[in-house]
Amino acid sequence: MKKIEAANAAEMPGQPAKRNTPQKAAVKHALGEATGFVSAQQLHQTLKKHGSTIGLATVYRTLADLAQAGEADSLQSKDSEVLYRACTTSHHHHLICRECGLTLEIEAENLEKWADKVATEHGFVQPSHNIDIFGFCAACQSAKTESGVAK
Amino acid sequence: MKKIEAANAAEMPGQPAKRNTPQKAAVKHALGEATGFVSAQQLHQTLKKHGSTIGLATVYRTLADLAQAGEADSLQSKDSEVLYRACTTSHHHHLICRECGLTLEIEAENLEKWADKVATEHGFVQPSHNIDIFGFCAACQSAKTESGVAK
DNA sequence: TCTCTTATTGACAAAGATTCTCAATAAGAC
DNA sequence: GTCTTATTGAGAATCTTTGTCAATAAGAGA
Repeated sequence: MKKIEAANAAEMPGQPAKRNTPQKAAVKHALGEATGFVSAQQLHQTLKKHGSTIGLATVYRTLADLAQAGEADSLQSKDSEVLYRACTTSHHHHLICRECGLTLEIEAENLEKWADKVATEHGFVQPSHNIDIFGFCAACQSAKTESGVAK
Repeated sequence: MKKIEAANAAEMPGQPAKRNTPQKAAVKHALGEATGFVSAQQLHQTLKKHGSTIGLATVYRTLADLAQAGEADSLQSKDSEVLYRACTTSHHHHLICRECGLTLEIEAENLEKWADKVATEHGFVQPSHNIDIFGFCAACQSAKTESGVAK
Protein backbone atom coordinates (compact mmCIF):
# COMPACT_ATOMS: atom_id res chain seq x y z
CA MET A 1 0.00 0.00 0.00
CA LYS A 2 2.71 2.45 -0.90
CA LYS A 3 2.43 3.16 -4.57
CA ILE A 4 -0.99 4.43 -5.38
CA GLU A 5 -0.62 6.61 -8.41
CA ALA A 6 1.83 4.55 -10.40
CA ALA A 7 -0.28 2.44 -12.70
CA ASN A 8 -2.21 5.16 -14.40
CA ALA A 9 -0.87 5.41 -17.90
CA ALA A 10 0.86 2.29 -19.08
CA GLU A 11 -2.00 -0.16 -18.58
CA MET A 12 -5.51 -0.56 -19.85
CA PRO A 13 -7.98 0.84 -17.40
CA GLY A 14 -9.45 -2.00 -15.40
CA GLN A 15 -7.18 -4.65 -16.89
CA PRO A 16 -4.52 -5.10 -14.20
CA ALA A 17 -2.00 -7.16 -16.22
CA LYS A 18 -2.73 -10.90 -16.42
CA ARG A 19 -0.25 -13.47 -15.14
CA ASN A 20 0.48 -16.88 -16.53
CA THR A 21 -0.07 -19.62 -14.03
CA PRO A 22 0.08 -23.42 -14.26
CA GLN A 23 -3.56 -23.53 -13.18
CA LYS A 24 -4.71 -21.52 -16.16
CA ALA A 25 -2.63 -23.63 -18.47
CA ALA A 26 -4.12 -26.79 -16.96
CA VAL A 27 -7.69 -25.62 -17.44
CA LYS A 28 -6.98 -24.51 -20.97
CA HIS A 29 -5.36 -27.82 -21.79
CA ALA A 30 -8.15 -29.86 -20.26
CA LEU A 31 -10.70 -27.85 -22.19
CA GLY A 32 -8.79 -28.50 -25.39
CA GLU A 33 -8.73 -32.25 -24.69
CA ALA A 34 -12.48 -32.47 -24.23
CA THR A 35 -14.36 -33.67 -27.30
CA GLY A 36 -17.46 -31.57 -26.87
CA PHE A 37 -18.94 -29.15 -24.39
CA VAL A 38 -18.07 -29.71 -20.75
CA SER A 39 -19.18 -28.07 -17.54
CA ALA A 40 -16.90 -26.41 -15.04
CA GLN A 41 -17.73 -29.18 -12.61
CA GLN A 42 -16.75 -31.88 -15.08
CA LEU A 43 -13.53 -30.10 -15.90
CA HIS A 44 -12.72 -29.81 -12.22
CA GLN A 45 -13.29 -33.53 -11.76
CA THR A 46 -11.10 -34.35 -14.73
CA LEU A 47 -8.29 -32.17 -13.45
CA LYS A 48 -8.45 -33.71 -10.00
CA LYS A 49 -8.42 -37.16 -11.53
CA HIS A 50 -5.18 -36.25 -13.25
CA GLY A 51 -3.62 -35.26 -9.95
CA SER A 52 -4.23 -31.54 -10.03
CA THR A 53 -5.21 -29.83 -6.79
CA ILE A 54 -6.80 -26.92 -8.60
CA GLY A 55 -9.76 -25.32 -6.86
CA LEU A 56 -13.26 -25.28 -8.23
CA ALA A 57 -13.49 -21.51 -8.00
CA THR A 58 -10.33 -21.23 -10.08
CA VAL A 59 -11.83 -23.39 -12.79
CA TYR A 60 -14.89 -21.15 -12.89
CA ARG A 61 -12.76 -18.01 -12.98
CA THR A 62 -10.49 -19.32 -15.70
CA LEU A 63 -13.38 -20.47 -17.87
CA ALA A 64 -15.07 -17.12 -17.51
CA ASP A 65 -11.84 -15.44 -18.59
CA LEU A 66 -11.43 -17.72 -21.57
CA ALA A 67 -15.00 -17.13 -22.63
CA GLN A 68 -14.55 -13.39 -22.38
CA ALA A 69 -11.31 -13.56 -24.35
CA GLY A 70 -13.14 -15.44 -27.09
CA GLU A 71 -11.01 -18.55 -26.62
CA ALA A 72 -13.97 -20.59 -25.41
CA ASP A 73 -17.63 -20.75 -26.27
CA SER A 74 -20.27 -21.18 -23.63
CA LEU A 75 -23.69 -22.74 -23.81
CA GLN A 76 -26.49 -23.47 -21.36
CA SER A 77 -27.35 -27.10 -20.83
CA LYS A 78 -30.80 -28.41 -19.96
CA ASP A 79 -29.72 -28.95 -16.37
CA SER A 80 -29.13 -25.25 -15.84
CA GLU A 81 -25.38 -25.50 -15.88
CA VAL A 82 -23.05 -23.70 -18.23
CA LEU A 83 -21.01 -25.74 -20.68
CA TYR A 84 -17.74 -24.61 -22.22
CA ARG A 85 -15.69 -25.59 -25.22
CA ALA A 86 -12.37 -24.47 -26.67
CA CYS A 87 -13.00 -22.70 -29.96
CA THR A 88 -11.52 -20.66 -32.69
CA THR A 89 -11.92 -16.98 -31.99
CA SER A 90 -13.74 -16.32 -35.24
CA HIS A 91 -17.51 -16.23 -35.13
CA HIS A 92 -19.23 -19.53 -35.79
CA HIS A 93 -21.99 -21.84 -34.62
CA HIS A 94 -22.30 -25.41 -33.45
CA LEU A 95 -23.83 -28.69 -34.50
CA ILE A 96 -24.07 -30.78 -31.37
CA CYS A 97 -24.95 -34.42 -30.80
CA ARG A 98 -27.55 -34.78 -28.06
CA GLU A 99 -26.24 -38.21 -27.19
CA CYS A 100 -22.44 -38.10 -27.13
CA GLY A 101 -21.81 -34.38 -27.20
CA LEU A 102 -19.82 -34.50 -30.43
CA THR A 103 -19.54 -30.93 -31.64
CA LEU A 104 -18.86 -29.55 -35.09
CA GLU A 105 -18.18 -25.92 -35.81
CA ILE A 106 -20.19 -24.58 -38.69
CA GLU A 107 -20.07 -21.30 -40.53
CA ALA A 108 -23.03 -19.53 -42.01
CA GLU A 109 -22.31 -16.21 -43.53
CA ASN A 110 -25.82 -15.86 -44.90
CA LEU A 111 -27.21 -16.54 -41.49
CA GLU A 112 -25.25 -13.72 -39.92
CA LYS A 113 -26.58 -11.37 -42.53
CA TRP A 114 -30.10 -12.65 -42.07
CA ALA A 115 -29.97 -12.18 -38.31
CA ASP A 116 -28.63 -8.66 -38.62
CA LYS A 117 -31.20 -7.83 -41.24
CA VAL A 118 -34.12 -9.07 -39.17
CA ALA A 119 -32.90 -7.11 -36.16
CA THR A 120 -32.44 -3.93 -38.17
CA GLU A 121 -35.81 -4.27 -39.85
CA HIS A 122 -37.45 -4.26 -36.45
CA GLY A 123 -35.47 -1.28 -35.23
CA PHE A 124 -33.04 -3.23 -33.08
CA VAL A 125 -29.41 -2.21 -32.85
CA GLN A 126 -26.24 -3.98 -31.76
CA PRO A 127 -27.63 -7.33 -32.77
CA SER A 128 -26.13 -10.59 -31.61
CA HIS A 129 -27.51 -14.07 -31.89
CA ASN A 130 -27.54 -17.56 -30.50
CA ILE A 131 -27.69 -20.28 -33.09
CA ASP A 132 -27.07 -23.91 -32.28
CA ILE A 133 -28.28 -27.04 -33.99
CA PHE A 134 -28.82 -30.27 -32.10
CA GLY A 135 -29.37 -33.80 -33.33
CA PHE A 136 -28.09 -37.34 -33.09
CA CYS A 137 -24.82 -37.99 -34.91
CA ALA A 138 -24.44 -40.91 -37.30
CA ALA A 139 -22.67 -43.09 -34.74
CA CYS A 140 -25.23 -42.60 -31.99
CA GLN A 141 -28.03 -43.02 -34.49
CA SER A 142 -26.94 -46.47 -35.60
CA ALA A 143 -26.19 -47.46 -32.02
CA LYS A 144 -29.74 -46.59 -31.12
CA THR A 145 -31.32 -48.34 -34.06
CA GLU A 146 -29.44 -51.55 -33.39
CA SER A 147 -30.44 -51.74 -29.76
CA GLY A 148 -34.05 -51.37 -30.80
CA VAL A 149 -34.74 -48.13 -28.99
CA ALA A 150 -36.53 -46.57 -31.92
CA LYS A 151 -38.82 -43.81 -30.71
CA MET B 1 -53.15 -48.06 -0.89
CA LYS B 2 -55.81 -50.59 -1.68
CA LYS B 3 -56.09 -50.78 -5.40
CA ILE B 4 -52.77 -51.61 -6.95
CA GLU B 5 -53.50 -53.26 -10.25
CA ALA B 6 -56.39 -51.14 -11.44
CA ALA B 7 -54.91 -48.46 -13.69
CA ASN B 8 -53.22 -50.66 -16.21
CA ALA B 9 -55.19 -50.45 -19.43
CA ALA B 10 -57.35 -47.35 -19.76
CA GLU B 11 -54.69 -44.66 -19.40
CA MET B 12 -51.59 -43.61 -21.26
CA PRO B 13 -48.54 -45.16 -19.67
CA GLY B 14 -46.92 -42.62 -17.39
CA GLN B 15 -49.54 -39.92 -17.95
CA PRO B 16 -51.80 -40.18 -14.89
CA ALA B 17 -54.62 -37.90 -16.10
CA LYS B 18 -54.13 -34.15 -15.55
CA ARG B 19 -56.49 -32.12 -13.45
CA ASN B 20 -57.56 -28.54 -13.94
CA THR B 21 -56.79 -26.35 -10.97
CA PRO B 22 -57.11 -22.63 -10.32
CA GLN B 23 -53.36 -22.52 -9.69
CA LYS B 24 -52.54 -23.73 -13.18
CA ALA B 25 -54.99 -21.27 -14.68
CA ALA B 26 -53.43 -18.45 -12.67
CA VAL B 27 -49.91 -19.24 -13.83
CA LYS B 28 -51.04 -19.56 -17.40
CA HIS B 29 -52.87 -16.27 -17.22
CA ALA B 30 -49.98 -14.42 -15.61
CA LEU B 31 -47.63 -15.78 -18.25
CA GLY B 32 -49.94 -14.52 -20.94
CA GLU B 33 -50.05 -11.06 -19.37
CA ALA B 34 -46.27 -10.70 -19.33
CA THR B 35 -44.83 -8.68 -22.22
CA GLY B 36 -41.61 -10.61 -22.67
CA PHE B 37 -39.76 -13.47 -21.06
CA VAL B 38 -40.19 -13.82 -17.33
CA SER B 39 -38.62 -16.09 -14.76
CA ALA B 40 -40.50 -18.41 -12.45
CA GLN B 41 -39.44 -16.22 -9.56
CA GLN B 42 -40.83 -13.09 -11.20
CA LEU B 43 -44.08 -14.84 -12.01
CA HIS B 44 -44.38 -15.99 -8.44
CA GLN B 45 -43.86 -12.43 -7.19
CA THR B 46 -46.47 -11.11 -9.61
CA LEU B 47 -49.00 -13.70 -8.54
CA LYS B 48 -48.43 -12.98 -4.88
CA LYS B 49 -48.78 -9.27 -5.54
CA HIS B 50 -52.18 -9.99 -7.02
CA GLY B 51 -53.25 -11.79 -3.88
CA SER B 52 -52.56 -15.35 -4.90
CA THR B 53 -51.11 -17.68 -2.30
CA ILE B 54 -49.70 -20.00 -4.91
CA GLY B 55 -46.47 -21.75 -3.96
CA LEU B 56 -43.17 -21.26 -5.73
CA ALA B 57 -42.82 -24.96 -6.40
CA THR B 58 -46.20 -24.97 -8.07
CA VAL B 59 -45.15 -22.16 -10.38
CA TYR B 60 -42.06 -24.14 -11.36
CA ARG B 61 -44.07 -27.29 -11.91
CA THR B 62 -46.71 -25.55 -13.97
CA LEU B 63 -44.17 -23.75 -16.14
CA ALA B 64 -42.33 -26.97 -16.79
CA ASP B 65 -45.61 -28.57 -17.82
CA LEU B 66 -46.50 -25.70 -20.13
CA ALA B 67 -43.07 -25.79 -21.72
CA GLN B 68 -43.37 -29.51 -22.30
CA ALA B 69 -46.83 -29.10 -23.78
CA GLY B 70 -45.45 -26.52 -26.21
CA GLU B 71 -47.58 -23.75 -24.76
CA ALA B 72 -44.58 -21.85 -23.50
CA ASP B 73 -41.06 -21.26 -24.73
CA SER B 74 -38.12 -21.33 -22.38
CA LEU B 75 -34.80 -19.60 -22.59
CA GLN B 76 -31.72 -19.32 -20.38
CA SER B 77 -30.87 -15.85 -19.13
CA LYS B 78 -27.37 -14.64 -18.42
CA ASP B 79 -27.98 -15.01 -14.70
CA SER B 80 -28.46 -18.73 -15.03
CA GLU B 81 -32.17 -18.65 -14.54
CA VAL B 82 -34.75 -19.99 -16.93
CA LEU B 83 -37.14 -17.56 -18.55
CA TYR B 84 -40.56 -18.48 -19.90
CA ARG B 85 -42.99 -16.92 -22.31
CA ALA B 86 -46.43 -17.86 -23.57
CA CYS B 87 -46.20 -18.71 -27.24
CA THR B 88 -48.02 -20.01 -30.21
CA THR B 89 -47.43 -23.70 -30.53
CA SER B 90 -46.12 -23.36 -34.06
CA HIS B 91 -42.39 -23.27 -34.50
CA HIS B 92 -40.80 -19.82 -34.45
CA HIS B 93 -37.90 -17.81 -33.08
CA HIS B 94 -37.43 -14.66 -31.04
CA LEU B 95 -36.00 -11.20 -31.37
CA ILE B 96 -35.39 -10.00 -27.84
CA CYS B 97 -34.41 -6.62 -26.41
CA ARG B 98 -31.52 -6.95 -23.99
CA GLU B 99 -32.70 -3.92 -22.09
CA CYS B 100 -36.45 -4.11 -21.63
CA GLY B 101 -37.11 -7.71 -22.63
CA LEU B 102 -39.49 -6.81 -25.43
CA THR B 103 -39.92 -9.93 -27.50
CA LEU B 104 -41.02 -10.36 -31.08
CA GLU B 105 -41.80 -13.67 -32.65
CA ILE B 106 -40.18 -14.15 -36.02
CA GLU B 107 -40.54 -16.78 -38.64
CA ALA B 108 -37.80 -18.01 -40.89
CA GLU B 109 -38.73 -20.80 -43.18
CA ASN B 110 -35.42 -20.70 -45.01
CA LEU B 111 -33.62 -20.93 -41.74
CA GLU B 112 -35.44 -24.09 -40.77
CA LYS B 113 -34.47 -25.63 -44.05
CA TRP B 114 -30.90 -24.50 -43.68
CA ALA B 115 -30.59 -25.94 -40.18
CA ASP B 116 -32.05 -29.26 -41.26
CA LYS B 117 -29.81 -29.35 -44.30
CA VAL B 118 -26.64 -28.67 -42.32
CA ALA B 119 -27.55 -31.36 -39.83
CA THR B 120 -28.31 -33.89 -42.54
CA GLU B 121 -25.14 -33.09 -44.45
CA HIS B 122 -23.12 -34.00 -41.41
CA GLY B 123 -25.01 -37.22 -40.79
CA PHE B 124 -27.15 -35.91 -37.93
CA VAL B 125 -30.76 -37.01 -37.55
CA GLN B 126 -33.75 -35.65 -35.65
CA PRO B 127 -32.40 -32.11 -35.91
CA SER B 128 -33.67 -29.31 -33.74
CA HIS B 129 -32.25 -25.86 -33.24
CA ASN B 130 -31.99 -22.87 -30.98
CA ILE B 131 -32.11 -19.55 -32.74
CA ASP B 132 -32.56 -16.30 -30.89
CA ILE B 133 -31.53 -12.79 -31.83
CA PHE B 134 -30.75 -10.18 -29.22
CA GLY B 135 -30.32 -6.43 -29.50
CA PHE B 136 -31.55 -3.11 -28.18
CA CYS B 137 -34.98 -2.10 -29.37
CA ALA B 138 -35.62 1.33 -30.84
CA ALA B 139 -37.06 2.71 -27.61
CA CYS B 140 -34.20 1.57 -25.40
CA GLN B 141 -31.72 2.71 -27.99
CA SER B 142 -32.91 6.31 -28.02
CA ALA B 143 -33.21 6.31 -24.25
CA LYS B 144 -29.58 5.34 -24.03
CA THR B 145 -28.36 7.85 -26.57
CA GLU B 146 -30.13 10.71 -24.86
CA SER B 147 -28.67 9.97 -21.46
CA GLY B 148 -25.20 10.01 -23.02
CA VAL B 149 -24.36 6.41 -22.22
CA ALA B 150 -23.04 5.66 -25.65
CA LYS B 151 -20.73 2.68 -25.49
C1' DT C 1 19.89 -13.33 -8.32
C1' DC C 2 17.14 -11.09 -4.75
C1' DT C 3 13.13 -8.10 -3.52
C1' DC C 4 8.85 -6.30 -3.75
C1' DT C 5 4.19 -5.57 -5.37
C1' DT C 6 0.00 -7.57 -6.17
C1' DA C 7 -2.59 -10.84 -9.29
C1' DT C 8 -3.96 -15.28 -8.40
C1' DT C 9 -5.05 -19.23 -5.82
C1' DG C 10 -7.67 -22.58 -2.79
C1' DA C 11 -10.79 -23.53 0.84
C1' DC C 12 -14.90 -22.33 2.46
C1' DA C 13 -18.96 -19.58 3.04
C1' DA C 14 -22.81 -17.57 0.82
C1' DA C 15 -26.16 -16.68 -2.63
C1' DG C 16 -29.60 -18.03 -5.71
C1' DA C 17 -32.35 -21.08 -8.56
C1' DT C 18 -34.55 -25.28 -8.83
C1' DT C 19 -36.09 -29.73 -7.12
C1' DC C 20 -37.64 -32.90 -3.53
C1' DT C 21 -40.54 -34.40 0.40
C1' DC C 22 -44.72 -35.08 2.50
C1' DA C 23 -48.96 -34.27 4.83
C1' DA C 24 -53.17 -31.88 3.57
C1' DT C 25 -56.35 -30.57 0.06
C1' DA C 26 -59.55 -30.87 -3.63
C1' DA C 27 -60.68 -32.42 -8.81
C1' DG C 28 -63.05 -35.64 -11.19
C1' DA C 29 -65.26 -40.21 -11.61
C1' DC C 30 -68.73 -43.25 -9.92
C1' DG D 1 -72.23 -37.64 -1.57
C1' DT D 2 -68.06 -40.73 -1.57
C1' DC D 3 -63.70 -42.19 -2.83
C1' DT D 4 -59.32 -42.25 -5.15
C1' DT D 5 -55.38 -39.87 -6.05
C1' DA D 6 -53.35 -35.84 -8.62
C1' DT D 7 -52.04 -31.60 -6.94
C1' DT D 8 -50.72 -28.22 -3.74
C1' DG D 9 -47.88 -25.39 -0.36
C1' DA D 10 -44.24 -24.95 2.92
C1' DG D 11 -39.90 -25.84 3.86
C1' DA D 12 -35.85 -28.68 3.45
C1' DA D 13 -32.41 -30.21 0.39
C1' DT D 14 -29.56 -29.98 -3.71
C1' DC D 15 -26.86 -27.98 -7.07
C1' DT D 16 -24.34 -24.52 -9.60
C1' DT D 17 -22.01 -20.38 -9.30
C1' DT D 18 -20.00 -16.37 -6.96
C1' DG D 19 -17.83 -13.92 -3.06
C1' DT D 20 -14.36 -13.63 0.76
C1' DC D 21 -9.82 -13.65 2.46
C1' DA D 22 -5.36 -15.10 3.98
C1' DA D 23 -1.52 -17.35 1.69
C1' DT D 24 1.10 -17.99 -2.42
C1' DA D 25 3.87 -17.01 -6.33
C1' DA D 26 4.41 -14.48 -11.16
C1' DG D 27 6.74 -10.87 -13.11
C1' DA D 28 9.18 -6.44 -13.03
C1' DG D 29 12.89 -3.91 -11.34
C1' DA D 30 17.18 -3.36 -8.57
